[in-house]
Amino acid sequence: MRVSARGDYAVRAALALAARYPATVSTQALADEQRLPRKFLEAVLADLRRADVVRAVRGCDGGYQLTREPRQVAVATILRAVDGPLAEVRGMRPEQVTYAGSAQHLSELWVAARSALRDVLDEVNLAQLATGRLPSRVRRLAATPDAWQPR
Amino acid sequence: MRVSARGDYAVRAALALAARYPATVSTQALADEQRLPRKFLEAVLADLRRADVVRAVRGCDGGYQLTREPRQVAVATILRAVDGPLAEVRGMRPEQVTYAGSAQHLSELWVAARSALRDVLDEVNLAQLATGRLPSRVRRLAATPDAWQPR
DNA sequence: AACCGATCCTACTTGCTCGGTAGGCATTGT
DNA sequence: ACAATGCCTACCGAGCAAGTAGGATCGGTT
Repeated sequence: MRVSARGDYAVRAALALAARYPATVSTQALADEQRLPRKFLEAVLADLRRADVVRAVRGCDGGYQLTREPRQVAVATILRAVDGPLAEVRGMRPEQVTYAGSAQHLSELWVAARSALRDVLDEVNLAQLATGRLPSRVRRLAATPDAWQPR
Repeated sequence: MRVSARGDYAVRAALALAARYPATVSTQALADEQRLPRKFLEAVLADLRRADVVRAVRGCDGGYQLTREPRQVAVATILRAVDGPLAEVRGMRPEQVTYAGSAQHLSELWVAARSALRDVLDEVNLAQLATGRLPSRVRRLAATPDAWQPR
């Protein structure tokens, strides 16, 4: 799983919007709060707008606001909007790659891995993430003995 | 999760080696069986050798062989050898990124997602994958209703 | 000693993506 | 009119991904 700067910034901006929901917040304010490069963040927010995650308000006192309640927005939705599909194999969807011979069952593994990812990222929403009250299954994953150890 | 061509090829080559374990197989034979570009595969196998997943035999009738039994080799080991860590956020390990303000709990989510990935990729080995007898938890993940549907 | 099939090493190419910057136009409340 | 904001296009430098090319080296066979 590779979360790009775009993905990271997008989630952080969305969290900042969730914290002030349903207020409208300017790019500058979001950039300041999360210490993000303003111009780059602009491009990221444009992605979120095209994905209908946020709505833009132009003109003086403009900015962005979530199009729906924080708890209605899954983190996966945000990541997909800016980084594309959660899982890809050689640039293709896991279910689209096919294998021959001894690799026959490989796509089943890719699909399972994607499914595991979805079970985390599609199930956590902005409200939970903002308050830190993650679903118990997710909390358990992060609490396993060496979950915080690199491998 | 982004599996590159390197990662895909590496797992397929390893599976082909597992199928013939403990025989020595040439790059050419591996490339033929899985239809991979030979020269590129050479570079991938070099990675696996440096990670001590395979051993190279030089000279006539040379090739590669697994350094241990197929069931002792996790898929994650192969992916890490050629693609680096399973999960990265902005080029860093999930446990290394820190956040302020409304994004405070974000690293917990990244760690949970990585943990979920590990629970699949670190638990499946070449023997299971070659025979298709995946662990029941993994099989269940791939069998959930819309696991094979794109989102 | 010669040969042949194999790995190994270095270099190169081509195209794409990533992260970010710059400038200016369009919109809107005051 | 003005100022603050979003919107759009273009650009840049660095790095990476996916190969390709050519040859050096090794080692068993003849």
